[in-house]
Amino acid sequence: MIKLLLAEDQGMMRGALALLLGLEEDMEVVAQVATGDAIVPSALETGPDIALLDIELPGRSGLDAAAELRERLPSCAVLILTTFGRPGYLRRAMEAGASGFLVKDGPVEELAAAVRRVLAGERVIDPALAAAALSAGPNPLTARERDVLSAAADGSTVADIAGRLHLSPATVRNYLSAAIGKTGTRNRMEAVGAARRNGWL
Amino acid sequence: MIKLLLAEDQGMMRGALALLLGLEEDMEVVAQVATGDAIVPSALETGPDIALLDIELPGRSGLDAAAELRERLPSCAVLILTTFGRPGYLRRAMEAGASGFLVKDGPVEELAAAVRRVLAGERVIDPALAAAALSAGPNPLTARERDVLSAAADGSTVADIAGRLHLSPATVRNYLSAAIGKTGTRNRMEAVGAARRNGWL
DNA sequence: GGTCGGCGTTGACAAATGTCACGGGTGCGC
DNA sequence: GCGCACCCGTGACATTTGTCAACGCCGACC
Repeated sequence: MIKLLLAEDQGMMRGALALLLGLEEDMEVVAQVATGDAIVPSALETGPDIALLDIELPGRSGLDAAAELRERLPSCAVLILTTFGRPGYLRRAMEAGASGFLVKDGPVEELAAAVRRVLAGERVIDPALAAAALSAGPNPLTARERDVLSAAADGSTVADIAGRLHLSPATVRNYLSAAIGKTGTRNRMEAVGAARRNGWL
Repeated sequence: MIKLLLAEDQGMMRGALALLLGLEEDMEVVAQVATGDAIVPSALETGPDIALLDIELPGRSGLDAAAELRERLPSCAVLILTTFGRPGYLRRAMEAGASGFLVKDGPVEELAAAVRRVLAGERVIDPALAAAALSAGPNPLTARERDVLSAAADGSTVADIAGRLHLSPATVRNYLSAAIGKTGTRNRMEAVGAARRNGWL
């Protein structure tokens, strides 16, 4: 019997997937969580064979949780299940030790099949997405540039960001300028968009 | 037998919902579409009793399609099923003649129940959401302000927008300024965010 | 007819943003 | 030790953005 953990914030999606996977004779959903923080504790308690993780979760990124989970419960495989096939997400997922990366497009039947393939030792990745991730190259932004760009993503002004990050306004503008340059965009708004699209956020 | 049409762009979600609803003894999914354009033609062909529509679809908004559907096939009820409970979305859904408005949080069981309640003549709306929609008031933006703000949403500069909309740059800035004022924000980026959150986009 | 709101435009102004060159500090690898 | 990349800051500069006041042109409504 394959024991599954399911992490997904949209209640309807979570419920539907849990029901469908439960219908497979050899599978059993032993835990369902809606937040990123709940993943590791719940996994340690229920000891699943595989964890299906969404990335964009309240509280903590599924990628973060995946890394910690692989470390503290190596017997549990990780299969990322996400809405967006962002190149940077795939890269980070692989670095975190995930065995598979599935996007929520594509038919439901793929899901159970992917679970079985992962537990058979295979790595499950959409080939087109893998190609995109390789061609896009690694994240060009430094840690600080990411911080500043993230802080700017909601429309905050330079002064806001400077205050929030305890930096000088001039420094903030320099980081933003660098981020704009590296993303090949024309202003912070386009830079935020480009960084998001690539999963660099 | 209740005949259902399902419009949802995420393949996995669509498949899962179709399977679950198909398990109900009195329901039958007669059509599944992934784009907004496909809704009306498919409905006219298959003649469903109720259409479950997502809002944010490729090609055409589910709200647009809902309005046309109500007009051309009045026998078909409309139940909006969306990720985001934006006040403006609810308002527009009601104006388009929808009988219900469900968010994708909350348990799957709600869905079949909502379908039955709608067909029994009830209106299905989350009370908290209804209150939010009423307290938020109607969309304060004029048509042109919406155009300009939408065009600015991707990070375009004033000159870009002016070119795309065949307007003078100064005019564009005036509309943006008005939108910023009406949304109570400080710059176009916050204005875009606020407009999105409220479903005014 | 008059009023009002929306549309499109202009011009001028202050403020925010983006760019550049430069400085000093740290830690890392060769 | 030396170079290198990243961190943080400064000052100056051009450009963009946001604001305000004003004008004419509709169409709707009373």
